[in-house]
Amino acid sequence: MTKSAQTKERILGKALELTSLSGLRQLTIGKLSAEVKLSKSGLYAHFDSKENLQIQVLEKASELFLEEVVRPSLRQPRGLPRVMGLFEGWLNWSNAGQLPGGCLFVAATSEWDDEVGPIRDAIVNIQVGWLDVLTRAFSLAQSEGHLHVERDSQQLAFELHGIMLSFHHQARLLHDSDARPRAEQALVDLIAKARVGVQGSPYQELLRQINLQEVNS
Amino acid sequence: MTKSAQTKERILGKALELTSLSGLRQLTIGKLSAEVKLSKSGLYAHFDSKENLQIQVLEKASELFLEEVVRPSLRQPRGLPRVMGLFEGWLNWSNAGQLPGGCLFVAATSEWDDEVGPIRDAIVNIQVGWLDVLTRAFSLAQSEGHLHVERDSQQLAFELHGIMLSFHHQARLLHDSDARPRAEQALVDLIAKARVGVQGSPYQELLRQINLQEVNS
DNA sequence: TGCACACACGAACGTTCGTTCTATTATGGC
DNA sequence: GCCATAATAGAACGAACGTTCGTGTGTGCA
Repeated sequence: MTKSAQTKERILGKALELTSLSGLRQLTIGKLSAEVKLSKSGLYAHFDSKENLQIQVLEKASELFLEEVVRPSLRQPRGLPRVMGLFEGWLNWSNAGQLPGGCLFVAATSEWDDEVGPIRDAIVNIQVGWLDVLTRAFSLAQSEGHLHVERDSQQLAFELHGIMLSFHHQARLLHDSDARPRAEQALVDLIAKARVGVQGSPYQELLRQINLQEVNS
Repeated sequence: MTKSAQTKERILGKALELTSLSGLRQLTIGKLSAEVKLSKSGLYAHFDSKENLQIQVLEKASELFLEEVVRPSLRQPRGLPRVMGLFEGWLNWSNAGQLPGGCLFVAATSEWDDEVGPIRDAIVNIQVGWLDVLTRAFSLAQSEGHLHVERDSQQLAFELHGIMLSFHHQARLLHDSDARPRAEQALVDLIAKARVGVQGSPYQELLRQINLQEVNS
């Protein structure tokens, strides 16, 4: 590996750390260069622009995520073991490891959801990919006979993602030590319900059942 | 109402809008003063510091949230109608209304979860209060006989919050038009399961059942 | 030994940030 | 209508931002 690549590696490593703590927008060339003991211009030469640095941070984080969360789950047998491997992997990823400030993508999502441009595009790609991984894992759990085939695997991915986000929220903002058992319980229930066929009534019927008054004035 | 209070009202209104779009940190006195057609120093005099402005933005947003989401739900009968009123109210709050960039608290949470100080404290208070509102609504649904008493209302609040966060994520970042029906379906299932007693196995047993290999290397 | 090239530095640019003054204009109670 | 006071404007500050440029180093190949 060339000297330049080594330095870049060092820079991006520290950049991931800082981004996790303060967000992709607060990642500043001045502070980052001080952390890695380079001059501003010396660091800048590696990236040619701030936006480029931010994109490469996202790419690096994405690689790390694949390595730390997705790849290990593939060592689990298809079906529920793999689903739970992803679950465990994500919880560890977002609350330990190299990211002292929690999952960097969660923060980046709310930071950039109203922007336009390559950074937002990169974030969207990452999140679409992640939801796809979850959806496929659930689909496999169905074809393996672990879950009922009637369930919508995208719906299950939506709900599991919600559990993860709620965990992230309570663990990182509220420092709630119950966050993990709560997430685990939610997953247990999710799997339990996905083992049986769909039997819930549609939303409109529920609304009618409980005779909800009009909310929108 | 004094002139000063009127102006402050106008400023905070626009500040909410900008914060919703770009986050509390990107809210800048220069841009804000230009939007409300005041000089930087003229606007500044109303708040005495940036931090104070940010805190008052949070307070204003909190008032608005109480008025737009919490208070209307209290007009619903206790129990499931109120739970669903909160659900509907939050979805509208985060995806319409005065906040063009979505729920301001969701963004603020990831922005400030690793900070220390009065702003983080304000965000924590708001989120604790919100989870409390959800928990109480579920508790009432239990005492009204709409949900099984054996369920943990905090756990239900945790899961409902996750549904909302997942919705916010998919609607705002991914512009997924399925976000709302997915959230509705998730709520239907949540309520259906909360109508019957606890019967799921604990997490450790599920792990054993599916014979998960060790994930942490 | 010399030469090219990769890599890093330091200084400076123009902006924007939050903040602090002083000065000017508008408002409201008598 | 006067006058104290409230409200806003304008200029300026030091600091930090991203970016550019010219200059030095060091390394490896001829």
